Amino acid sequence: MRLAGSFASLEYSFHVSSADVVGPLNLEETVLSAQTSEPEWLRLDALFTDVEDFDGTPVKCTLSQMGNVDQFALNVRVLSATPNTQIVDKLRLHLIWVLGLKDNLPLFYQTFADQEKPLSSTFSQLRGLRLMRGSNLYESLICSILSQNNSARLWNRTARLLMMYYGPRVEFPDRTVSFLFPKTEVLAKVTPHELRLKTFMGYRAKPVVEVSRLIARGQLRLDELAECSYEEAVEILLDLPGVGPKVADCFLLYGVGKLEAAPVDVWIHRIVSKLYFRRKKVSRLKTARFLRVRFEEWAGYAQLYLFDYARRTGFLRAAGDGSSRSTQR
DNA sequence: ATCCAGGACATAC
DNA sequence: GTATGTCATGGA
Repeated sequence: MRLAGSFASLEYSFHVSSADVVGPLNLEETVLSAQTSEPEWLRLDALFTDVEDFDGTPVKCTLSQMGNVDQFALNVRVLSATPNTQIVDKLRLHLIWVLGLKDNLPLFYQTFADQEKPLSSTFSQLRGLRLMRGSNLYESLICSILSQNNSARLWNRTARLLMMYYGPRVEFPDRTVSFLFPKTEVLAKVTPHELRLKTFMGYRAKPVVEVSRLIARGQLRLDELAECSYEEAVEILLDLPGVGPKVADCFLLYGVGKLEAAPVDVWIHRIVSKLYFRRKKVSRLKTARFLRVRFEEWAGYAQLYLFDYARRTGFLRAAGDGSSRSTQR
């Protein structure tokens, strides 16, 4: 499909083996869990492709997992828009971070194997499911705002439109074209009205622009936010327009990687109410607090497993919740 | 047509 | 602290 050596300085490949990873990996489950705060990766059969600006170099990464969840090799093919000889080593570390490959999954399973029945019952089926991080803080925050009271499918589409209208256009050596996520400065200048018409983000346009302006003016520094404790970060985030408890947790978990954050959406709210509060609806704030107290540094993972399990098995419907319907992916 | 989606926000109790 | 209505938009 391609001429050997024709993009010699722009094409790389390497692999990550199970020896480089703490515990099992189920790449497909991880990517398809639709759990990031960024647009979902593209899928073609067993190949997953992500395009992003990495360290100033636009790259297209195509991943595939060979072997099984315990003994595997993660094959990575990289197409770089511009030459960058150091990209491989950095990209390896980046992927380890993005896919959560250093998260101690065996410890997670072991810790909750006995005392947490509803949760531990998911371990065999979801073995190797990891918590994906976003690749960019700004993108994660904006997408988290887009996700409020929206379906995953719709906010993903809105994010794609954002990229196509306002993001940098990049062309790869194989002649494919992609669009990266827009720069802060670009979205800081656009009007909410225009944003709404082009990307169908509805009332979320205003906070998207306002947050972009805060960052562009230097009044909000996401990298500093990432250095704060969970509690400090939440306090700052809640002051932002369009950011409530769920969006803040979403950004902190998937964007920043704070594993004690547990975003409580409608699904988690129902699941936790049913499993841990005898089907009684407790408030969302209590639900989030419960998850943090109960699972501590594993709260994000507990939320991930319960969420994926519930959607995958139709758990809520089967148990007669009555307030939910089909779960499409 | 009506309800819902990985909620936030103002307002009222 | 908790309860209710409103906010755009597309899909079921």
